[in-house]
Amino acid sequence: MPLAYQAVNSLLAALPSNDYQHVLDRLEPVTLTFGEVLYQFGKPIQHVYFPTNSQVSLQTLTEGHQALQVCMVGHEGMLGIPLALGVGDSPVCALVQGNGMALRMTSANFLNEFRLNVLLQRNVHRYIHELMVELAQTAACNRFHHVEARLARWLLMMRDRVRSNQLHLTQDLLGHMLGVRRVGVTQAAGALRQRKLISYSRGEIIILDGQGLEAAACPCYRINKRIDDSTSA
Amino acid sequence: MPLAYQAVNSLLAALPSNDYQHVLDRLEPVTLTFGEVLYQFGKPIQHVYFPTNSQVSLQTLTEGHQALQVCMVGHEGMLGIPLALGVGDSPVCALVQGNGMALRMTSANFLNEFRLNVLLQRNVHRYIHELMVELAQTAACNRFHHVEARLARWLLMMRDRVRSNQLHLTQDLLGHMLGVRRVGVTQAAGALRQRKLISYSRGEIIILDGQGLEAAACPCYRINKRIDDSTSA
DNA sequence: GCTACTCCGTTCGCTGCCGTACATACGGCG
DNA sequence: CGCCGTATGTACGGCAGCGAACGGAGTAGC
Repeated sequence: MPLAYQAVNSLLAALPSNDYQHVLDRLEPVTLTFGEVLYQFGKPIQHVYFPTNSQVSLQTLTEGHQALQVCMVGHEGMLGIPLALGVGDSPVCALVQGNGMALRMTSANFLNEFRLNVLLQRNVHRYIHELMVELAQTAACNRFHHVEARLARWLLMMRDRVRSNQLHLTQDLLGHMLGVRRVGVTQAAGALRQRKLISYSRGEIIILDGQGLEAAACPCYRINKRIDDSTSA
Repeated sequence: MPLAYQAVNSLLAALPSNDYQHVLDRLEPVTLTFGEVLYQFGKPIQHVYFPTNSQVSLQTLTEGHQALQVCMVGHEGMLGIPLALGVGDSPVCALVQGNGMALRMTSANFLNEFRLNVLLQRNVHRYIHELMVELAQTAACNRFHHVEARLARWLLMMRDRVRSNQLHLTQDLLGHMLGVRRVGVTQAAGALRQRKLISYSRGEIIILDGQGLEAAACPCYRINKRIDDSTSA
């Protein structure tokens, strides 16, 4: 009985079926709603989350500045990586930005499963590696690429995570994600709209032309996507 | 018989003495010289390196731009992290920037040691965690902080890695590290020199006032240092 | 000594983004 | 309907950093 498309997380789905079932028994499905804070900076991690069709962003705090989004987690990953590295507190803030479902497990159960299940270890390690590559890429991206290209990249990443061309995001929120003013987003988004790549109105963004948007995005998008695809294959 | 100060790597030194010796037997001391490339983007990792008083920087490539340094490895860390995560190719370029010694091991030996030695695993995992935090911090730093503060930060980090107030770095090189023009470095460094925090001439930089330089650096420096100190304690 | 080369300093016009402020459109609710 | 809160559009001065070019100063080699 294949699970519904929306209930699949790549890190778990890659497990053989007996392992999968064993892990699933300890998982609890939860609904994540926009604005929910899963982890706070420096606070203990209570649960690990495996998003299925929700999307969660990780943010760093910077003195005297707004928070900045450093990466995005969806069905391809998990939240609670520090646990897998022997650290109990979250170094970042995890904020739900795409409504949807996730599977969660208590930290204690995860540590047990993780210790015993070599395949789970392998998948998580692989994911940690991808995450590091993505962080490095983002660091460079933040340095070099312009707002419009970065915006396009985040929209595409968001689409991949929530598996939908329709996103609900205000420009204000995008500004916080990208670390720019809302006005900057207005201009960049306006340019993308004028090129018929996206349309939007009052917090509902629709990607009209994925191909075109990829062309408008900075190369970071393709690079990361290539890595993700190659490792999940 | 305690090892000389310059021959210590924190990840290894934290091992109990019998483990330490076992690992040391498989390690080979090597001299790293400025400009040496240890890993290339996308190429297999032949050895892991544990710097003792050398300093190596990791760089990402970005299409149409110069390479950007995303982090710095010294005696507090190691090179070859992907191996510990089940990946054989390096996603970044590793470039020696501070002359000094390191201990190295073949990838095969490392994988064996790593599999068997739980304490080594624990140390390396802890280091991976620190690295991720630092990458995230750097991403934000690149977005928000000005050249002068970032320059001060890198100089301090460099000092901590090579354990010396005297660094040999041209402004041109610093420009590549920070992802700015050499001219930008000239101006920032000039400002720091005018405040008697550093002095320099033809590729030799001397930190005159560490305290003052910390004050001039962006808060990222203190944040990362605090994390490093807390985990190595 | 002279030359060649590397490293550093300075200038100029330009642009992308900032900070701020204000104007407009849309939607829900009484 | 009119009101109000939220989302979006536009405008303006200012600045950090860019790209490019050139001048000077220390170092090495012949």
